[in-house]
Amino acid sequence: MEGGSQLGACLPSLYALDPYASPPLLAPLPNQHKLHQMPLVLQEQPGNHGVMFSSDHGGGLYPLLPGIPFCHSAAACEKPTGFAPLGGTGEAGTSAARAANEFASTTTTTTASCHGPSSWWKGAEKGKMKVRRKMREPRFCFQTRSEVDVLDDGYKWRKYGQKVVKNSLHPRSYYRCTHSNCRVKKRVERLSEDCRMVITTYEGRHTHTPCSDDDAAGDHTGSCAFTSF
DNA sequence: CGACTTTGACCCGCGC
DNA sequence: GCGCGGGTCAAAGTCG
Repeated sequence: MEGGSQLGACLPSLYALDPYASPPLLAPLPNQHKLHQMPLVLQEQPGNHGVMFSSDHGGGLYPLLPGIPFCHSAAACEKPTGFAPLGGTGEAGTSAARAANEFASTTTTTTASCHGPSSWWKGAEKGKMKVRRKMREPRFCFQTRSEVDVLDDGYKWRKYGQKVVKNSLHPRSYYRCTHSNCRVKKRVERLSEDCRMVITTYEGRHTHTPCSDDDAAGDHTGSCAFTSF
């Protein structure tokens, strides 16, 4: 079990780290509704906090907020380098980008298809696997330079699969939130070009707060500092 | 002993 | 229609 143990060490206390809280923080995004049509590129911003997103099509630059990165102090996380709502097409040339592209291909059809807390994949009959595949949760990916594969986002994750992906030197790991009734998944892979770069992709929305993870039966009203936005 | 990880197999979507 | 590749399942193994 890798997640959830270093919360205090890694996270600034003032920021909610629910990755799904992040897209609004990228505002203003004048072309956000068109992100799925625009190739996004990551740009290092010397003196700034790592990375901004930009579009090849004049969509402007979208700075990452300093608080969003997972780790500020832990040596394991040197620098957060990217964030992408997966409606974009991802950076070019990497397996992660391909993954992002792939996600983007489904995201536009799925954000409106969020289902309730009832199981959408496990309860599906075999013959309805198409439904299972089509109905995607909203997804976002983070690109982080980190020594560790699994960034501590305050949630508790259980690994349920690992897969060697084509054109990538590193296997992709699949995690599911261990919280009951929470169907959030994430996948983690390293860039083959730079093994220090970790791409973390979240799928779905947490039905609980990070700190309530230890108290799964507790209330979900967000009584601690890590409330989701 | 329960929770978690590992790993091979299976299924589906998609490109050719 | 076929094959490839990604995503998930589930049994077995590991760990605390």
